[in-house]
Amino acid sequence: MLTASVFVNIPVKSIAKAYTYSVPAELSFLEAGWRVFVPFGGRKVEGFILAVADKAETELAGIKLKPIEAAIDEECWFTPAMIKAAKWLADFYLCSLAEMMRLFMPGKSGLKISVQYEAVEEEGGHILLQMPMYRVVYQYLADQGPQGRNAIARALPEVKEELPSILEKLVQYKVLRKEYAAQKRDNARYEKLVVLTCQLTGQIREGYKRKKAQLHLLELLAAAPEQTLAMADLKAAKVSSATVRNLAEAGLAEIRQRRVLRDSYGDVQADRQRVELTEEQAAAVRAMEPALSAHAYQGFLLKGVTGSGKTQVYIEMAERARRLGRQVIVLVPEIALTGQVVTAFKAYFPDDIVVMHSRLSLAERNDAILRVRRGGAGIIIGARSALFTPAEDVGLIIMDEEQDMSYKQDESPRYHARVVAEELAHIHGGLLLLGSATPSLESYHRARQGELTLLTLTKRIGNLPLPLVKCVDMRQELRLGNRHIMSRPLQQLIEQTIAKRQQLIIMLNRRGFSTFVMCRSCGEVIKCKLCGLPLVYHQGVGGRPGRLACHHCDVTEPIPDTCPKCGSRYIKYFGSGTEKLEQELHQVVPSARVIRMDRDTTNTKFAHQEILARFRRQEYDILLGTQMVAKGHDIPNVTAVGIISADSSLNLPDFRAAERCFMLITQTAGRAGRHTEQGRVIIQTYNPEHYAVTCGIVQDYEGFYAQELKLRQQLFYPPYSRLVKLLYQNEDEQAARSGAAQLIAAFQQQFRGDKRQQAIGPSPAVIARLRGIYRFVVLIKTADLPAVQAFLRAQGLHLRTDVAIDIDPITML
DNA sequence: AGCACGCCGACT
DNA sequence: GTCGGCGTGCTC
Repeated sequence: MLTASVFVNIPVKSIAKAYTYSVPAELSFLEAGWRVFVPFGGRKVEGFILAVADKAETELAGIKLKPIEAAIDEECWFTPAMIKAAKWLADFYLCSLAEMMRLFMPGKSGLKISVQYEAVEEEGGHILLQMPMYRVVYQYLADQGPQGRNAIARALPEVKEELPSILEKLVQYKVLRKEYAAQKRDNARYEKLVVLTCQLTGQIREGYKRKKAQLHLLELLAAAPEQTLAMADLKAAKVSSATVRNLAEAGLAEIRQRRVLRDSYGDVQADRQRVELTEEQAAAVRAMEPALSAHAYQGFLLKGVTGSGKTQVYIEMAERARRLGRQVIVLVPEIALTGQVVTAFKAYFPDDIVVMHSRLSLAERNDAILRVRRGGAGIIIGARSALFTPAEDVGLIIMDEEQDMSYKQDESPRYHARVVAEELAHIHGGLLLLGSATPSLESYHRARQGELTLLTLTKRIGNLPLPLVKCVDMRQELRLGNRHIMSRPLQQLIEQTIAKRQQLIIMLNRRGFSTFVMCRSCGEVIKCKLCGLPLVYHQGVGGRPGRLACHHCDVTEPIPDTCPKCGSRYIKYFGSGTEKLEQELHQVVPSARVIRMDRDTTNTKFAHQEILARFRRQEYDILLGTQMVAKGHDIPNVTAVGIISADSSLNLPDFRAAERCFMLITQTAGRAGRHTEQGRVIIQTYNPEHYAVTCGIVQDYEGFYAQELKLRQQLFYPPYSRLVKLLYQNEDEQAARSGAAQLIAAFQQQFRGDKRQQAIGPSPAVIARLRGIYRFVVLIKTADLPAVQAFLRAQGLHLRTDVAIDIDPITML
């Protein structure tokens, strides 16, 4: 008797365990990794087989085993590597295995399960059916066969209102049966093919002498590769479908269907230019090569200044991995940047690329997966979700811009792509290559500790000069009477650049805007008197004025009219976004043609590319936008860059504030003048003397790193600790707060006196109340993450629905 | 998450 | 007396 251990695909913590089912004889081919359809608590759901065993018993602890209903796919879905990775990750992130496993599927579920109602024949005379409404429904189902509720409602509008209760009652009295129907959600596309099924002999030709059209078709087919032509091509060749049908009926040809795999980025074309590697690039490749063929994990950090040719190193390594027959995953931080990388790779691997990201339709994703499975493509390029493509043997995982915060998923399961990539590389015995001009402090620290092998590219290709970066003190600007968002030097730079018919990028860091209150005269940010963290602006409700709140101490105070430090009246909470800036640009430089790129203007799949393409074609002078304008792309005619408020992130209550600010400045500055002329960059700031700004301006990573690291060590932040954020949610404010407080007490009990195990809080979350639910945060800092994970599991926190666990959170509150 | 089972108020 | 409200608990 075969039994299977099955995890049901329901993302609920309380049923996050394996259930045992019996495997019926006709499904004896099932093994670990198959997706199946199983009965579960009175309904039918999707499940994943984790293991199959041959056991004597048909019951388990007195429960009679239910049989697996059916297999969902024609083949096993999860590879052993995928299951292994999902298990490890579920363990690490304290989430359910099903939650992790569904990341490895194109949709959240492989099935669409719908309920249908079926008439039970022998109950046709039931007493309930004497009522007309009941009889009508029963009769309809008896005539039409099983139907869904919506279909019934559409066909019988007269019973619409009562339908739910009618159906329920009829089911209760067993006059109707509930049927769970499962539709596959693969949206496969097929093309029709015509295949010649005989040898075209002279005898046949003779027989078709009088049927000119069919003979013509026969000749075409005989000449075609594999004697096969697509129906669509025949239509173009003016062969009518009647001709094809006649030939098929005569038995000489056959019409077949073949699944078509859509290639969403198939149209991207690129020219290959053989590039001679620089000595540094070649050295990096040489250092990595042995690990690739050794089939053993090794991690590398490639630190290369902007323009030093990291991409070429990626391509060289990918080529080597492919030559060994191993697959490659290339990760970019945002979907918008896939296009850029795809173009670069297409030049070398025109037909070997598949693009994977969450903006693809379900059908496109299915096709992409199938191309990888069938060996049609070996290089997977995409954002985070590309990691979960079912690949047999991943030899190389490249993570470009590894410091980028968008590699962290901010909804459950809250994984970081770097952690997933590293684990996958371990499982496959592959190579992990993290690339960045400005590595995250965590990765750089690990490299210095020897956990990752550090490779550096210090020279820019063609010895291009770094852009000329100038810093504008906005406090000074105000003193000179300029109350615009844009400083005078920036206005000048815009005018000069446009006059030269060159282009600019202007970046506005919206993050942090409108949340803190600052004096525009002296740069003072209003801070909490108790803990010194910036106070956060909260909008007034119902006509009451807004207030400032500290999220650590839970105190609020009114917004002052004047600056507590210098008494200036120019105190302001920042409310300006890209739209407002766009208006101001129109006033200041009326002739400039401005295009905006931010979350609002880039909703569709190709919106980014479209905007960038139009900007590249010089239909606009200025590209104005948020963070995303700072990333990746390389537009020749851009010679100047302006950063409106480079340091607004410095004022966020977040230990990564300085790191964010530094990365932003170096990245954005890197967009200017990558070709002929030296680029010019203007950075507007209220903190010109902050080390994140001073180091950013001269692109001094080492200097920044040293100072920031010192601070992190003092305050016991990553990379010296790891963080775990617990979010307690409850309708009752006291319950939420005391739940969090209890955990802290238990934590302190457990790790009594250990300075390297700290639990801070409870403090109200950034969104302290969401839809009537109060939210409190506990922040754990630990030098021993496994111990904390074990503690949380022992506390049963991973099973609680009112607590969200975030390992390595990106924000603290 | 759903869905059954179960225990109390409004109506035929 | 039944219908049906949604609180509690389980799902191989």
